[in-house]
Amino acid sequence: MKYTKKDRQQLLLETIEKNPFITDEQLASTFNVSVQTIRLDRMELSIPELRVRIKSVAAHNFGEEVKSLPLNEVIGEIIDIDLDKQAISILDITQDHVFARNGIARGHHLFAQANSLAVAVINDELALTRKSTITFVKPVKAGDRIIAKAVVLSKDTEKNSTLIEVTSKVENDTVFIGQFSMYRMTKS
Amino acid sequence: MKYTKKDRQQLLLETIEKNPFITDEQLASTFNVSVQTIRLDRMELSIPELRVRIKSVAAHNFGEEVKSLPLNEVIGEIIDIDLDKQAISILDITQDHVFARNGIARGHHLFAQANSLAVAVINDELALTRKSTITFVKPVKAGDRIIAKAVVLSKDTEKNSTLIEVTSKVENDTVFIGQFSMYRMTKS
DNA sequence: CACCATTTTAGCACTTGGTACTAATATCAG
DNA sequence: CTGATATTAGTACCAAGTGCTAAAATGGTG
Repeated sequence: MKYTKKDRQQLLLETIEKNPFITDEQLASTFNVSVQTIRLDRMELSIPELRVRIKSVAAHNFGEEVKSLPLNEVIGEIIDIDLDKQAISILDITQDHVFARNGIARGHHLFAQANSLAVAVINDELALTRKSTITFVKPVKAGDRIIAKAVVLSKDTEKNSTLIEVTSKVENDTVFIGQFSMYRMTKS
Repeated sequence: MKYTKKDRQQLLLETIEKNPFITDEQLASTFNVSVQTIRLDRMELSIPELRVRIKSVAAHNFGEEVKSLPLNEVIGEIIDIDLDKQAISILDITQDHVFARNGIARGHHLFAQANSLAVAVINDELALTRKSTITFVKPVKAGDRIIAKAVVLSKDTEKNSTLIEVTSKVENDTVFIGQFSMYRMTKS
């Protein structure tokens, strides 16, 4: 039982999205069509070939370097950073982040984004959170895109301490506010 | 001025470590040797070819992405619960929870465990965190087992508000203290 | 210096997972 | 039945290799 061209192409998209490591040959056999058909499909959908796909997956991790911290440890995607001054990150809330019951995001995701950003904005080998006061202003739902902005308020070089305020918004509505007192580890 | 075989191979290791996306041809020209020499070097050092290297970087990347998702459930294992009074949970800290740089657990994992527990202890349809003040008392390392205890301090039925204190310990050392002001969603 | 081992280079056939292109065949709709 | 669309087949070619053989170049030792 073969799919229509449209259905197949839709499935193809999803399949490759789910597993970018699949070859045309494997795709051909799972869809019971010839390799050439798969190639045509990929062209129409402008899906690159296996190696390019793999490379782009690999490059994602390698290409963008945030100086203060390896990217994979940061929750949310940092889109702007001015070390020791301010930083902005984006986190898209999906079904995975919310309570099944009411679709409201669990608090620790907002905290994780804000805390990650507070760590990242500090221009140092490594920073640890010492104290924090946070307020969940408004519930966040699945589908929302949280934009968190961290601002360095003050630095106390004596105490190796830095005060940061993170404000997270969804479409200009403030949903979260957190003050973070960070400890700087100024060693090499 | 050519390097000795040993020096070249050492540099080769570092170069590929730094940039796994480099071809043998490029390597050959940077070290002023033939492509074949590079191949021999790679064999002796058992460094895989470009495509395999890229693929492993990508696979690692892809795996991480999956790994970062299990945040949707309760963080930590609840081992004792007395609804509306107190609850205890355990979280084992692994390499995945810590900063690669110094092996110290990222703060949001401690917060997530405490926050999850605060939500769970409330005997209600669902609870949301409203405000929270937290203190990271002592760094937690990979291999540590965090035992978090949540105690309900007070209930204000008028305001649908509950105050909870969570104390997390590693072998009787307090590592984290958090006060959580929770909002109760009475029936929907 | 000569000799032998190590190191380096060269060349060829073959592999994967493709691209680019041409051409033939199926399938379906009006 | 005729066209258009969709599918399959086949060829030449590419990148970045592996595997293998063989010839040079280099280097240290007696």
